[in-house]
Amino acid sequence: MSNKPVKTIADIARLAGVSKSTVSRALNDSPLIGEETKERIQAIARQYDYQINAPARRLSLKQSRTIAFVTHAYHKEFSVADLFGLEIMGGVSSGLHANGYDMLVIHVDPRDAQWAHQYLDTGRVDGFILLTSTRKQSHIKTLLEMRAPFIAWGVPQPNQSYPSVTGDNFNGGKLATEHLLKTGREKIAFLGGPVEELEVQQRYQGYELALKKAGRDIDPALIAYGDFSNTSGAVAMRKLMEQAPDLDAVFVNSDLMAIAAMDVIREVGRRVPDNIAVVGYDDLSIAEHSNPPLTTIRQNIPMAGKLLAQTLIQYLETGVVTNVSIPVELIVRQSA
Amino acid sequence: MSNKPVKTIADIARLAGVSKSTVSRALNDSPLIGEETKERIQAIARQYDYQINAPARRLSLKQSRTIAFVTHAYHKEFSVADLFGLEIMGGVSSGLHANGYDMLVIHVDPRDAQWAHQYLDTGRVDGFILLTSTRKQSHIKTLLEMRAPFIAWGVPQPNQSYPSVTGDNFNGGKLATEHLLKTGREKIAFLGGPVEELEVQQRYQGYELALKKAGRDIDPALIAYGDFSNTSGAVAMRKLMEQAPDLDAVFVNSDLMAIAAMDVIREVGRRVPDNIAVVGYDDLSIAEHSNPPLTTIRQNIPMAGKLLAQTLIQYLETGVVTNVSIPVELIVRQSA
DNA sequence: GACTTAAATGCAACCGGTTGCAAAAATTAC
DNA sequence: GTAATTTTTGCAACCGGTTGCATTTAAGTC
Repeated sequence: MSNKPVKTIADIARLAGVSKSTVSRALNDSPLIGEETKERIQAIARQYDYQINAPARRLSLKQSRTIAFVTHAYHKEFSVADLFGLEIMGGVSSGLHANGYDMLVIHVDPRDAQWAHQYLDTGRVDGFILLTSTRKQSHIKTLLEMRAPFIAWGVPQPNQSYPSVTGDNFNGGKLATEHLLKTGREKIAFLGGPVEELEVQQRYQGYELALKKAGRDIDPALIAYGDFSNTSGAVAMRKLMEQAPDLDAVFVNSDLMAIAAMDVIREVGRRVPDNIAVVGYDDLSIAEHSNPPLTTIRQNIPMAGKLLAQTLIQYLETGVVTNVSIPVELIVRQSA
Repeated sequence: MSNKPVKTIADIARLAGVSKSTVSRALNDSPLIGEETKERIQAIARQYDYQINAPARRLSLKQSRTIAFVTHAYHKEFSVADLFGLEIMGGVSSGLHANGYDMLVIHVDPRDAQWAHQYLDTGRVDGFILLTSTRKQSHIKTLLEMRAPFIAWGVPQPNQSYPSVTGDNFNGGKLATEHLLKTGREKIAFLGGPVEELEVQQRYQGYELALKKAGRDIDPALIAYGDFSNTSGAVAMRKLMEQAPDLDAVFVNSDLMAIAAMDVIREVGRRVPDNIAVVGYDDLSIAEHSNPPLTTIRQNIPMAGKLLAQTLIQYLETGVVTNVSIPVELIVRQSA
């Protein structure tokens, strides 16, 4: 155990020959303190490598400087279904850290309508970060009603006001489709996430525009939806191949679904990309290790995480609601 | 914002007609309080859904009930190289949560020898969780020296005393090798993690024993080592195939290396599992989506995470050092 | 019933910060 | 040089718990 001579502001106060309050103000850069005194105190703090006591400050300020990263209790553990969440968590964590906030990973039971109170009322967290999930909409509603500060990944509903970060879905859909067109594909299918999600709709619009610009028609038999999970991707892919046996490409709304779709394609004896080209979405770390390595739309996940952190903090500290959209990029590998 | 009538123990004290101290003791189930009073107070707390104020308690107790999950600053973000860490984090998080602890993800700069002080001295965290990493040994040394409470994943050095959780490496090696023998493989290679790691040595011993029991000799040309990362796996696999062109199976010490090895095998025109069977290690979520789906040794990662949490907490609260080993299981898919 | 002992409760200080308000010191005004 | 201001600083209370010690109440002893 180390025994540093100065652990509290009282220690610093003694060394500097001033009062606790002066030290507190000086360290918080209050304008009430004279320049000279302020610098002297800050120098001492630096010299002795003073670290503020977080619980004390939090108790006093009645705020926790902690953000809850919301996950779900019904997935008892993280799994491949949460890979996207897991990867974004890294970015969130470092973004929060850079701003002096802690990240708390909480498991929420969706049947418990009170979950947010528990964390907010006791000052355990200052706000929440919500990711994609089937429960997102209902969570958003709950949080909005109790006026709890939060940020969500994804496109916000037009009539709701809360901060958010999302990829450029329209462009993502356009890029993917254009790539497939450019490589000579004729019957390009769209395998989406949940229809009701705005990001899915926007990706579809990008898909649609690209096709129209190329003078193609939209064929409803080439459209199917899943829920981003790998199993749903397999189901939807089978349906597509039944509806349109001659399809030669598919733009899939998540890497997880895309990988499952490729398995299905292989199962029925067709080959990727020779018979059917596949473009995924997200660029999870597994995308480059899939079989074959997946061509996909990269959402800059680490950056997304950081922006979620920053934007939420900005909201907490200034009340300004911003909706951030981040650019998206086509990564060409071997599946298309 | 909700306005619950009872937010602090003082509120409860008023309602129950007792003092703050009595409430505090009653809620902490202190033997000093009479049964009847205790129950009355606990009932009130339950009724009004009282939630303790974490910062206050932490300040008072001078402990944070927070555990740091150590990651590295030089990987600016999580990436596939951290998949194992990412997956275990889920288990750790829920294990801590179940015991009333928070998980703080911290990014450590390995050049900063003081990193642990910063968190410990200020009471921000009570302990650390260390995973596999090239820096693990040096971190362990540092933490041991400053007598900081921590737990590490992996086999502890025999002369060092600290809590740990690890898979049953010996059995893992044995299981994998026996499976390869049973399926008729003749020249079975061992592609290990870093030689100096005890878990790698134990896996090797399992491999060795299985071969000896089957009356086979150990061929040094069939042994190579990497560092668990995918790139190192590719390098080591190339080396193995040069040293022993006729090998027909390989037991690889991590899924990441195994997947890279399979890529290499394909590159040189051979097939998995027809020409060369591959068994991985860990059973990461990507293992079942690789090409072909990977036969591997499952370390129950979520359970490992939970045990890390529990064992560390036990150590913190009782001082008892336990070294836990968890069972391991062969998952047969298509690569072997 | 008085006296000792054990059990239950309360008082008040403490954890380490922050902050409203008063007091002291430094400036400015006349 | 003194009064009126303005700028700095300090005092003391507060945030919401925990806990050593004193005090009250109940039970046990003779």
